[in-house]
Amino acid sequence: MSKGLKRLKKILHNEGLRFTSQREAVWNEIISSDDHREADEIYMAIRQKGISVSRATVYRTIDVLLKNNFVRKLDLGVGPSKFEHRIDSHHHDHIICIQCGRIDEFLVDQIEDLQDKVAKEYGFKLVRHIHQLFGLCENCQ
Amino acid sequence: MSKGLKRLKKILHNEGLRFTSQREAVWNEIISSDDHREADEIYMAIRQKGISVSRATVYRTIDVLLKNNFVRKLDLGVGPSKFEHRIDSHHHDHIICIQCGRIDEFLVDQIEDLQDKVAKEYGFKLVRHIHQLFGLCENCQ
DNA sequence: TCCTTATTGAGATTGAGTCTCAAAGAAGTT
DNA sequence: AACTTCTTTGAGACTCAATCTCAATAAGGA
Repeated sequence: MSKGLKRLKKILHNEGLRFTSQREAVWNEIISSDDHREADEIYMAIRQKGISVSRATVYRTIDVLLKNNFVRKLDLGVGPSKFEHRIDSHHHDHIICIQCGRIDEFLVDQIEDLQDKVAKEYGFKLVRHIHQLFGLCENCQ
Repeated sequence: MSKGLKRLKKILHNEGLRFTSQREAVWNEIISSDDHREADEIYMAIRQKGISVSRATVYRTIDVLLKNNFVRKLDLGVGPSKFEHRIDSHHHDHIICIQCGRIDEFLVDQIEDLQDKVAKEYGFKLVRHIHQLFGLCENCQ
């Protein structure tokens, strides 16, 4: 059993939640890819492997993973949300091609610092942020 | 008739679209406030004034205004989208209180520049961006 | 005024996501 | 292992924002 899975199991236990085969399957599916996938793709991939799970359970499990920072939700403003795991990955934001849907990740420390500065200026205690650049990638221009 | 309304009328004409009382009403309602409002609030406000309009027409008119940059859409990832007019307003991004829903506007030229740099680095031709800071405002901390 | 064609409105539809509730099953206890 | 408690699951109903349908209406050019 992987280190991450152990951690998930411990967290579930601490919160009085149960470690089920469905939750394990969703976990396994999500960490198996670095892509940004929608809930339904994850659901289908699990079914494809012959594991029985419902859409509702996939959504519910993703919620648990979200709350515990195992997963990050990407809302692109059109179509269903996408999800990416956060195992061994540092913070980053996204640059998205509006033509082909390609998603790249970027991180600029200077921008992060400036965000903190803005929050401070407005008296906000920052919790999270969304920073998405939309445009045409090289191939689509 | 305001300068903006004249411009709208001209654009409609150029695109073979018609200047209707409903479109005028939606326009008037949207420019009458600097708030960030959802489509249904705009719809209700127009009805309140005794002007007959349907939800579908409000959405459709907002689409026309969006395409012509009279209006900007704010997708906060939860609940319906919000809209703000762009008359006499320069570009800005938003800092949002996750408790009370307060929305402030900010602009940091340096961040804008860094975004352009990121796009260039990834070979993207930038079209638009979303930059939203979520946190707790002074009152809600 | 007439004519062509875009627009409107009421209500149906879509689609992502959530909820319901009876049945199943996890995990602690004896 | 059997029992008990309480969470989880799944199928499908439901929600809600937003879009679509299509017959009736109206804009605006001729």
